[in-house]
Amino acid sequence: MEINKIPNLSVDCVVFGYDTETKSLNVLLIKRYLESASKDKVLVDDYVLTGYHVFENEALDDAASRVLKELTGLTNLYKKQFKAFGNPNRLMGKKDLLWIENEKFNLRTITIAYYFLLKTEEVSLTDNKYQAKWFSINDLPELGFDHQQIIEEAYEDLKIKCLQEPIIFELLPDKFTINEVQDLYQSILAIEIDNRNFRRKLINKKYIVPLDEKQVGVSKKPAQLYMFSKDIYDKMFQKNYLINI
Amino acid sequence: MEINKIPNLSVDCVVFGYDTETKSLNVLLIKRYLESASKDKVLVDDYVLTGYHVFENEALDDAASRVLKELTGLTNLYKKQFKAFGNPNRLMGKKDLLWIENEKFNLRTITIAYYFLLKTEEVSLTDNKYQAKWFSINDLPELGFDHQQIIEEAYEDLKIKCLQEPIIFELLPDKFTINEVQDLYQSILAIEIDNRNFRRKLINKKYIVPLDEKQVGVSKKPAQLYMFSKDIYDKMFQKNYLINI
DNA sequence: CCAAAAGTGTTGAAGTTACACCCATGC
DNA sequence: GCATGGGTGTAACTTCAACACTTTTGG
Repeated sequence: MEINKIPNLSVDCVVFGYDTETKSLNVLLIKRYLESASKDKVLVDDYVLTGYHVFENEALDDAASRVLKELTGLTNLYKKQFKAFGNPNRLMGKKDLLWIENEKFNLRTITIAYYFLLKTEEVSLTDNKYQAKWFSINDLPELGFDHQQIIEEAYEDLKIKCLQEPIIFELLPDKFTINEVQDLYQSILAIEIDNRNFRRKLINKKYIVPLDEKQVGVSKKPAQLYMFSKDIYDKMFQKNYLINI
Repeated sequence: MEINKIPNLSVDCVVFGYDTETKSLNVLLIKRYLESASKDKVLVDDYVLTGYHVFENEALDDAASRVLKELTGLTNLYKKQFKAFGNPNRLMGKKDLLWIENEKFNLRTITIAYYFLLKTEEVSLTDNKYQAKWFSINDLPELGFDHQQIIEEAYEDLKIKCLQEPIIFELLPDKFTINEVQDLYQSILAIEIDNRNFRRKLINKKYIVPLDEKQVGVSKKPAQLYMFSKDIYDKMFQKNYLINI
């Protein structure tokens, strides 16, 4: 790997993780902490997205994947480059300036923002060297740089995208129940969905395949498990040109 | 205006223009021409997107708007930042290298790509200092750098977007006929649409406002003119959460 | 047997697709 | 008066939205 980083170019990763148990759509953030030289004052103590500079000989997508692997150990996740952020004042908050002085990077840095989709429980955070932590999308902590805005725009993109492409299954375990899919849609979109209509709609899709399996270890009636078949989806997919303005 | 350009960061603009007369969706390109020092050989002779480096103290959106104004004189057009292109080898074609040697810019340049929507006839190209020219999206010339790919991705984004947001009207004159809208959709999407169904659908939208005016100067039956009311659209707009996977 | 979540059907409204002919105008 | 493009109606079908109760299971 190339060791020269491009001083004014970074990637930032909005990592969305869904927790099927708590029905919470989460974002993975890392701690930004800085004490004064004399160690008697906390100068910076907040959270930021995981991100890093792009290397001289590295593609943007590869930089994002590298950063994510570094934080979580995971590869081959759903990833989308959704926007570049590069306004001249995006790193100009008071704490940001203190931080940058310490870290020595370019005040005019452009970041290419990605979001990733995974299941919260896929990531082990014990002894994570970045003090990474999950936060509900509805209850984010104080965020450094322009990362609040980046998260908001990622979330907007996710909301639109999950209505049109089957990316929802990236956030669910391989085997899931219909009600889990419904809960997830409700978490992402912050809406209520009629269970009967939703169930019928999903079960009628040929790429939602019922398994010969039911939930185990639940204390009530165990639900039917299903899987998503990308093969079938791809095979039967055809663009629809419904003009919906 | 700040005069220091960021050497490794540019914006590129895919300018889509629709020509109502010829029913052609066009892209505006500028000439890239370079002779050998002895002027006896043409080293580079192709087309590229309009673009330029971002200045040190300039927002990305502003850079795109500046570049577009410089080329066309126009401001306040529909503009969308749709993707960043930054692969290490995106400027590494033979002709690209010759060109860059001459122009002296960074071999590893990241570009933030935008597309703009306007009417072809809004732009006057006489004596254009960049030798700008319109090309049909279906008949593009040889393109420098990775601009073929950038145009393709812009076009894909436009296809999706025009089904969901009323951006189609950015490509049409203020007063248009229903059939002009249909022709435009057909040009963009490369599909056939049933005229009766399309007409009914559009006329039923409250924000498609019939005017007390008909076409003039046509040699056959003049058609009813309509306008798009963004005010009404915004007022009645409400997100629909139709899950369409 | 009881608490909890899973699972089930019908109806009216709205939207989509398919399809062929007459009309108004300028020349 | 005729060539050209503008404009119109209906029926079958599909999809969507609204709505409440029964079933199954583990404990």
